[in-house]
Order: sequence, then structure tokens, then C-alpha cells
Amino acid sequence: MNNNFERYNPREKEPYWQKIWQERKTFQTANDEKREKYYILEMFPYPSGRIHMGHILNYTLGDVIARYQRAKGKNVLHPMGWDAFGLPAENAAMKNKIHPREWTYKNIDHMRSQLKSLGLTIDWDREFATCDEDYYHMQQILFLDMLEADLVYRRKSKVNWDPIDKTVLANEQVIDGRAWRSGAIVEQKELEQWAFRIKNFAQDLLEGLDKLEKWPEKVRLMQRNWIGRSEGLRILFEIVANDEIKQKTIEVFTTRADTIFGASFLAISPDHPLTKILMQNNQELSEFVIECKKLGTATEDIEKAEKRGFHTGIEVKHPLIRGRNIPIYVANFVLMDYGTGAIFGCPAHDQRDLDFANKYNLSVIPVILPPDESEENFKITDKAYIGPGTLYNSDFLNGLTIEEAKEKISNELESRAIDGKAQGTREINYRLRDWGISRQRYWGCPIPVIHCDQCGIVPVPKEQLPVKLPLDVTFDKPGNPLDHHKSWKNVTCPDCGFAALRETDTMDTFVDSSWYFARFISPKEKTPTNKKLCKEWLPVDQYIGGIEHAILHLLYSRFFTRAMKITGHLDLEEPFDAMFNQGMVTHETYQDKEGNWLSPEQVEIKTINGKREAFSLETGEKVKIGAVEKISKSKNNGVDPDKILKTNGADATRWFMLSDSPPERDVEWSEAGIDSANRFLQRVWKLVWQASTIKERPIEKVETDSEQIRQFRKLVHRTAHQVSIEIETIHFNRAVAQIYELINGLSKFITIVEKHPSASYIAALDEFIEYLILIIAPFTPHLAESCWQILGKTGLVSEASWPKVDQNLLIEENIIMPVQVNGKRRAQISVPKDYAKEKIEQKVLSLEPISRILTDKRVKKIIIVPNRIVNIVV
RNA sequence: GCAGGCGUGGUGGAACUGGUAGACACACAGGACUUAAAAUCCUGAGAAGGUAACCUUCGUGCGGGUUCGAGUCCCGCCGCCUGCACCA
Repeated sequence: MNNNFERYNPREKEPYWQKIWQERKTFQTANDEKREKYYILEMFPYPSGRIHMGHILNYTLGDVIARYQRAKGKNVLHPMGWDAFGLPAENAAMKNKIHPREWTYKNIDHMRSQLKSLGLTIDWDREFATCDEDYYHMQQILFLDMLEADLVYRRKSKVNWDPIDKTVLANEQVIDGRAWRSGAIVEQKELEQWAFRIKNFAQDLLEGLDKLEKWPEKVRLMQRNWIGRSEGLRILFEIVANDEIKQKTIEVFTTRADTIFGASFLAISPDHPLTKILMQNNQELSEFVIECKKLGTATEDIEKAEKRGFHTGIEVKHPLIRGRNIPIYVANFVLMDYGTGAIFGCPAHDQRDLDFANKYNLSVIPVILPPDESEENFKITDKAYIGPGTLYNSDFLNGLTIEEAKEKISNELESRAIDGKAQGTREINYRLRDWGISRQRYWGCPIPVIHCDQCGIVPVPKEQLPVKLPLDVTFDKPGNPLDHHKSWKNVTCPDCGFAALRETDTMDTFVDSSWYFARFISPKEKTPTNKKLCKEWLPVDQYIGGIEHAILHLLYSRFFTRAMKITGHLDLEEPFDAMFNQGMVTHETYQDKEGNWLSPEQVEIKTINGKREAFSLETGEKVKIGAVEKISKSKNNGVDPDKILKTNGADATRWFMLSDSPPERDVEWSEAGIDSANRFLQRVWKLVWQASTIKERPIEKVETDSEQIRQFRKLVHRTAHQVSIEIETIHFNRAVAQIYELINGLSKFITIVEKHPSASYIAALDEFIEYLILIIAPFTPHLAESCWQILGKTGLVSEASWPKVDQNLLIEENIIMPVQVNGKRRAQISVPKDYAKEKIEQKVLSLEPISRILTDKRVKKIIIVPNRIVNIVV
């Protein structure tokens, strides 16, 4: 140890330790181990080209947990891979004339080296990309097994169609109803497509949520709502005889059968079979339906659009009121995918129905009377009543509650029949739809089937797998390159040997990410999974990723787990035991006079008269400081991770990401914040260096204040204890605050020791500093290794155990209790723990400020919450 | 449109199951060290009022309520964010 202090230099130390970890294979995970397993997984990245701040946050969060669990003695699995199929690679191919494959693997190489510079505890031997032939080969096996188990089927479903480019568009490629490239008004087109039967699992997926106790409540709620179980009644309405149509009845699903007497219209989907029949002889209706389809397929757009209907002129008979006929409308807000694609509208008790009725002058008949209202006074004008109440205007249902009325009307309609068919059938419906996986694109996993005129759909025999993506494709014409590739597409049928066509659709990339967690267990296995090893390693103990995946990705993975159980690839209930959703990384925005967004790098922040102001580095002009927003290209408020890592190093970047903001909330990246992280590193480094030099000084023989040492030891142990809790509950910002308090305390202690370097002080200091380093190691691992080294400890801190906590040191002997008068704090007293109530009472009443306040007041009651608070009520 | 979430000083946030609101950090101000600056260290601080040690009042988006006591629970609003099935 030299005697000249040198600042900590992450640029030199970080690559040094990363190399040592790599050489010693510190983070490689063995499959056969006696120790308890811990599988931590962060959502794998899409290889867009470079990592962004969100990735740094995501992987840092996981790495802290991985390092902590490792220190706790667990056998930790922490793998990394690439969600490598998808649209951006094809966009890049069109724009830059680079093959999607080349683009993707180049991006992966770059991003891998970026991630490595973060010092993560990844077992890189297990890495794979979903576009690796080996991975999609295994996925094709899964697909064929699912096909055999009848978990996959063909169905017609709608796509966004660009009539100019003659190509299918993703929702994000549709902007305000127009195609992003050609500008054409998008149409809906029906195609024969593959779908997974996720709906079969609706009930199981719903019930399974109850057991996922370590998932955020809000995610479970979102999934519950997404699955959308509803109990209702399927009602058969009799169509008033009409020459145009042959069918006699129409089916409607409702959850509000109790409001049947308030029904004033029926609305059917533009995709309803009846609509299609009526369109044949009705030009106007055809135009209306075409108009509806111009909204594209996104549910959001359809529901945001103005509610419109088309009066068909067809009527149905009210099932209970003789002589009352109800008109049928075709309405743009009725979805064919849900229920029967037809609803009855009761305007008085549904806002959307009311808006519709008011627009088309349909009658509004209230049938539910709110508690405290009278029949004469209760009116519905433009606000529907959806609360509780009793039935009226409803014949034999009058006076009943909503629940009773549902029951009675269901019984009634069940007992009636039209043409021998029950008029009412109780039914459970789910909002969840089957998962359409067909994509008319090149860069995805090929669906391994062949279409034969003779034999129909023929699975590609497993020994012929993988169906490889052909490399010789071009992107100069619109549409799916696979569809244009003649030699790839034209094959012989494996069954009959005659000419046949290969399926040219590829799979949704959500399929790839639905089972990668299981592949990490044995990434080189010749079957998709190794069931025995999966049994040992799964479920994932902690999964971490963005909240934007709260519904789809997580639900699909849960579905896959079930599908893989049926097909014999997994024996598992749920894939992810605990889930954590981190927030986004945000940054301030800057805008110049012309309204151009300036990047943080083009701006200098100064403080003028105590106010923060921003100036353009280029022109020197004042720049407006805007809101803190999610880092995005459009607002130009991104910061370059490469630059940040280069100037500050991994540890400071990690530390800043974890400071301040609770990880489930958004993290605001700021230049001031990263400076403070750097300062923290230097403070720790200096503290450790000081401690190591004190050891070399001659020992002074002085009395040591052992009580003082005990107080500091309590701080050290309390911090170790608290930080454990904070890491286990993913409250890293709280852990950071605790660590700051620890180094503030140790700074004080070291000045004491410097004054009087006695043997017992020095021993205590050495003990405390060792704790400090072990505590910070999961957060700033490189710095911790360097500190470990100058202290002359053996081995790596990455391999050391988490510090032992002496429980006796956690007990507080004295408690400071606030004393309130009428709920307002007026004083405080220090009492021993579990001090008798009577004694506290005595003490409190004689307390100076209290007795003064209590003169001329009468004490009504004294509330004493043991070890907490005293409240005097006057 | 539907569903879910969030809102606390100048700023990020802390406050376990209702019990001292503002821990910790940033920014700021003052001081020490320095020829000077940077770095570092020390001190101060929610707001308003009382010259003041000290004290009083107000204060967790807004308006009500429950309670001895509410940032926390309940009801009604406002604002912002996320997802919506072909972006990943």
C-alpha cells in the first residue's frame, strides 16, 4: 500500500475486474449442485443496435439481486439472450439494404459488449438468440406438438391491409388510419391464419393469478380484467318476418338480462353474419361497413371512434312484451370477437347505449330505480344509471334487486323455447380472445407446415426440421419475401409426394419470448427442454421487466407453460414465481425558441439567481427547460449509455440508477445525479484507503470508549440487516439511503480513530470497513473488489458471504416517544423499551411544555401506544 | 372509449400494518482549506408570522368524511402516465 492517496479510477479498475471474473468463470452456473437454487431473469432485450438507459436499469436491478443471493449462498442462475426476431430488422433491410440476419447479429455483438461493460453476473455460456436456427428449430417442435394436441388451429381473422403496397401492416404502421409508407387508407382484410387456443385456458389462467402472491397486485388485476370473465345470458330474439332474410332468430349475449324490459334496440357487429347477408342488397349498408373497416384493427381506434349505427329496417320481437318490436342496427362499436357479436341496448343503464339512443332518437326506458328515488321523479337524460336499485317498469320483475331479477329472468327465458331451442341459456364469457400468431413477414420463426391440395395441412416431419429461413431474399418489393421465394415455397408433400406449398407465415415474436425462460436451463439440449433440469430450476424465482409487458407477454408465457405441460415439455404450474415491474427512465426536455428539441448534450445548465436555467452550447441562447419525459427520439431527450459508461464507469451508473427513485417508479436521469454517484464512490474509496493506512500507524495506548464502539457497531449491523430486507423487497433506493447513513457514520468514526489509534479502535474499524464493503458489493461490485484488495482480504468479494448480523445489536434499549396533545406533537420523551404505561403517564404530565399547555385544560383521556406514541386528549 | 397506476419542500424521494411528515440525496446559501479555482470538509434550511433563544399558524394535487390521531382508510373531483391483442 503506498502512502499517496489516489482517486479511484473506474476506467482502469472495471475492465480489470471484469477480466478476472471472466477468467475465473465466477458467474458460470453449474446444473448439478447441492446448494439451493435461485433463478433470476430479466426480460431479454430486443437487439435494436445499442442498449438504452432502460436496459441498464433493468439489468442492474437484476444484478443486485443476483449478487446478493450469491452472497447468501444460493446457486444463482442469471442468463442472457436476445429477442431477435421482429419488424425493425426488416425495416432496416428495406432502408439500408442490409440483410435482417446480418443486421441483427451485428447489433447483438455490439450490445453484448455494452452489457458486459456493466459488470453483470451473467452466465454468458448460456446465451442464445431467438433467431438462432437451433432455437427456432426447438420452437417448431413445440408448434407441431401443439398442433397435434389441438392447441393450434386455422381461422379467419382480420389484418390491416395496405391497398397500395399490397401488404399487411402492424398496428404501429397505421397512423390515423393511413399506412405509414404509402399513405393509403388502411382496410381490414380477412385472412386464413394460425391461432393458439389460449381461450381454452381462460378459467385456469384466471384462477392461477390467485396463487401468484409475489406478483404486483396491479399486474394481477390487469390480467384479470384482460381475461374478463363475465357471467350472463345468451338470449334468442325472434326476427320479425322479412322476405330478405331466411334466418328466424338472432342470438345476443348480455350480462344485464335484468334490464331486458328497458331494451330499445339491438346492435350487431359490422362483421356479423347477418350484416353480411343484408349487405348483399343494400348499397348504403355496404358503404357503412366499409367505412367502419377503415379504422383498422386496433381496438383502441375502434372504441375511440364516434359511435355510429346503421338502421337496417329489420326488427326483432321483444321476448316478453307482446307487440313491442325492437329495431336492429349495425353499430361500429360492437365487436364480433366477443359474445355473439350482437347486443341488446338498454340506454337507461349503459352509457354507451344511452349515447347511441340519444343520437338515433331511440326510446329510453328506465327499469332500475336507485335507492332514495321515486318513480315519478327519477329521470334519465344524458347520464345512464349503472348503480344498484330495484326493478320497475318491468312486469314480473318489479320490486326485485338486480341480482334477483337476473336470476328470475334467466329461469324464465330458459324455460321458454323457440323452434325447440331454449330462448335463454346461461353462459360464461371471456373477453380474452384466441392468440393469432400468423405474421406475413420474413424475419420470424417459420411455421412448419405444408399445404397440399390432396392431403390438406401436413406438418413438416420432425426429422426434416428445422424449416430454415432462406437467406437469399430481397426486400425491394412489398409483401412477404417468403411468399415470393419460389424454390423455398414450392415443395413436395411429405405425405403424398405431389407438389405442395410451404406455409409462408411466420410466428408472432411473442411466441419466441413465451418459453425462452425454460430454454436457458439447458440451451444446448437436443429437445426444447430438459424436463428433469427444468423441474429443479423452475419456476423463475424473480422475473424483472417493464410494466408495458404486464398483460400480453406475461399471459402468453403463462399459457405456454400450460401448453408445454400438455405436450410433455414441462411439468410446471406457473413460469414466474415473483414478478417485478420497473419504471421507465426519463429525462428533462429542452426546447429552443424555434421549438426544436435539444438533446441534453447540446445544453448547459447554469444557476442564475438561484434558478436553474439552460443555455444552448452552440448558440449560447437561453433554452426552455421542459417537462421530464420518457426518453424518446421525438423529444430528443436521450442520453447515450456509451458515453455515460465511458465517463463515469459502470459502478457510478449502477449506483445512480438505484439511488433516489423506487425502482417501480420512473427514474429521472440527471447529470447532477450521476455526479453525486461519482462522489459516493470516491468517498467510499477514500474511507477504505484511510482505514488501511491507519493500520500501519504506531498503536497508541489509550483508553477506548467501548460503549462508543458498541454504538457504531449497532449502526453497522442495523445497516446490514436493513439492506438485506431492502434488497429482498426490491427497495434499492431505501438501501442506498441506509448505506449513505452508514458511510456518514463511519466517516465520523474514522476521525475518532485517527485521533486515538488504539488497538481496539483499529480492530473495530477494520471490522466495520469489511462490513461496509460486503454491503456495497452487490451495488458497486468493481469498487468493492478494489477495496477488498487494498484491505488485503483474500479471494474475491464477489465470492464472499453476506455479513452476519448480530440480532442483539438490533434491539433498541431506549425509545423516543413523541407526545401529542389533541393529535399535535408538543414534546417527546425518552423511555426504556416496554416502559410501564402508568410511569409514562406520570412523566408526560410533568413534562414542561405539556404541563404548560395543559394548565386551564381538562385531560379527557391519555392514549399510549406502547413504544410508539402518547396522545393526550383534552 | 375501456382497463390499470401515480400525485409529498426548489428537485428525486423517505415515513413498516393509521402514530414525530420531509430520512437520504440533489440543487442552493454561508463558512473552513487554497494566491485562486476545482476537489474536500463543516453548518443551515417546508412555508408564513412574531426583531429573537424560542414560539405560533399553515402544510402531503383539490373538496368532503371516518378517527384520540390521516400522506396512509372511505366518497367525489382534477392532472399526469401506461396498456389495449400485428412494436417489442
